[in-house]
Amino acid sequence: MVALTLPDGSVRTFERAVSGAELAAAIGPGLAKAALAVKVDGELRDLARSIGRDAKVEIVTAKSAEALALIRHDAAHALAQAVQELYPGTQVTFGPATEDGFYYDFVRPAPFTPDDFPKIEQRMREIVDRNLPLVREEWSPSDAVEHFESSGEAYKAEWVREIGTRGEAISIYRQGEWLDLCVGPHLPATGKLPKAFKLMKVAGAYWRGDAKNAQLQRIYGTAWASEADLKAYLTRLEEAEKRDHRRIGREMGLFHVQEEAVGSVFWHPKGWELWRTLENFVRGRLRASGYVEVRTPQLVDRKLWEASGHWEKFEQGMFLAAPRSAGARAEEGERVYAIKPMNCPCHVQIFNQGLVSYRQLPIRMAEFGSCHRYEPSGAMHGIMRVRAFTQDDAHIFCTEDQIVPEAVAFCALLRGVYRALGFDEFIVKFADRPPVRAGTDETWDKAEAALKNAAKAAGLELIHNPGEGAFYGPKLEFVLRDSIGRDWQCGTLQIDFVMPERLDAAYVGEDNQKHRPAMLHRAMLGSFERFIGILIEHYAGHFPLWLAPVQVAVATITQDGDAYAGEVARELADSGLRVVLDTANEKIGYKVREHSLAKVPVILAIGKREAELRTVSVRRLGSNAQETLALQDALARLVAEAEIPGP
RNA sequence: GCCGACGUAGCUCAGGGGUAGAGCAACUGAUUCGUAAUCAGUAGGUCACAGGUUCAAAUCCUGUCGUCGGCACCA
Repeated sequence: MVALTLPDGSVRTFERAVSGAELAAAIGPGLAKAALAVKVDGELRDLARSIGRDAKVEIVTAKSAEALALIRHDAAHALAQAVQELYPGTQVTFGPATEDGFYYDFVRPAPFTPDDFPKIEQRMREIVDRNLPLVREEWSPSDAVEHFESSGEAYKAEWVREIGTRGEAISIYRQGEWLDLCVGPHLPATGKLPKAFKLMKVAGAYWRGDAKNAQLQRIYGTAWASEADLKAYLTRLEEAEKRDHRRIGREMGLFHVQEEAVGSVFWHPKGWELWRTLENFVRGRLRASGYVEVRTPQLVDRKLWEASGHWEKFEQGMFLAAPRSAGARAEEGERVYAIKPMNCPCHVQIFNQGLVSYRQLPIRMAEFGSCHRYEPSGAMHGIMRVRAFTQDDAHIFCTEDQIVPEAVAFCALLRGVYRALGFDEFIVKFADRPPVRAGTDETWDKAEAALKNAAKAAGLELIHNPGEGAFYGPKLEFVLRDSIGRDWQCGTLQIDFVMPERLDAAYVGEDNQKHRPAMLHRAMLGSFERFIGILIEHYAGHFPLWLAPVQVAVATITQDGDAYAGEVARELADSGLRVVLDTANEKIGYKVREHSLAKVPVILAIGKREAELRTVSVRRLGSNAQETLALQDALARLVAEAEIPGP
């Protein structure tokens, strides 16, 4: 007897083990037809596998949350089969479902191009029409290796060899003539795969994610339960593209980049206005949180980077500089400067001037530090990943006892800053010790424990990010998402016992002995460039009034209003608002459109009536409602709204 | 750095061996208008850069630079 409990609480009993398909059929013919897989005690399984014990079960249909992953995984298999049918000799490797689609990695001497997509998609549809049953088989590792080697699938054979050593049977899924090594689960037949899929792009990808390995050709696709869902997804992508910071940055005249300064940003007046507003906002929060601000050199002798350990690890990523009269040869013993790639060694130099007493700790030393790193060419992306950037960096020098309260305070500060900037949600990752690192295991144990405790005390939910810590210490990574779903690390909190040791930082303790301080590296925005990019996409350029580079446009309706409009603009500007005056010879409709496209939050229209009554007609971005206010009322309201949000 | 695509007017794009194109923007003039495009005219280009093939190259080939999408990297 097998008793199966359904989601509604009802129990079905069977004389013998039944498959998911039989269970669905027993419940009803409609469900039998719609069934895609079955969930047994939370585990997703093929419909054909038998359930031999009492369990909680749930039939998965296209409406289930789990269905999409199944559909996408099946789409990957259909893609692989289609490609192998169309391009004989192509090897298959891996093809998983992803967040909104799937991909499959192939090995083939000739490149795939997007021109191949229609043909491949057509063949995938044919495979769906064939309605091939997906059959799971278990093979011995040796049979599997033999099969893949004889069919020229070197990568699959390598993989089977590796998992074969674990002594498990090899799970093979067969669809018609075609088969693939795969743990499943899968849909019962290719005919269950909705045709709502589309191939999206080709890209290179390294075998097993390692740049030392061969590069494979990856074909990305997206797949959905219905045509409508697919269409909605494609529309979403189009919408996201309109939020792209590169596009909005140009449209709003915020910044540009050009060939002569790859990886650096030319900030235009409006973009720089935004930057300064953001910087002053952060500065205010730092001051309120007991930070001091410093400024350290751009060019620093390589000796300091050797001492800090950065030279050894990041030499290739540093820009060097030497005066032309002395340098260019950079012979042994000559002074070579690195343009600073980070601020921490310099902050330690400030800490090291004079003797620090434990009574002075913690010292929270902040710098809006301009750094340069030679980022790999392929890593560059708009203003989000650049070679010249400015961090809202700070280092907290403290005793070990102060680590947890300082870390907790930082998390609270960061949460407040993010909230004020419109980010109520963010991801926090906990990155622990990397394989190559400085410091003893004991030190790392201590640092990791401290960081975890702090995050816990701050009530943060952590996602484990194993082996991704900095070489000197573990970190918390605060991650924001861009408009097209890419994650960007912005904030960070890192505990470091290594740098103070290497650079010989010390304070005098209560016991009159010298001690090493702990050092917390922390940033909230990360880099201004990246954060402004994220901010632009987050708001799609429609900034709240306090952040907007241009806050108010004063636009005249006819020339009769020019004098008064000038007065209005001057008065607003005198009150600290960022104003443009538009007395151009155009219709008001044209001006409204122009300033709306420029994403100016407030338009004040000035006509004859306003000039006579000393009022303004207020129009907000995103609304076509108008409100007529006395100039002084409007001014007071706007000034209040434009205030930088305090802690 | 690796794989692929792309680079034509300020922007968005067409043209794919035989005189360099459109819309928007810009400029000039007319128009004085009430909340997302007034009308007319004018000007604007070493077709990324460098070589090569050809009677002839924006167009075909090679290289370089850059951008874009991934991968790898990210102190």
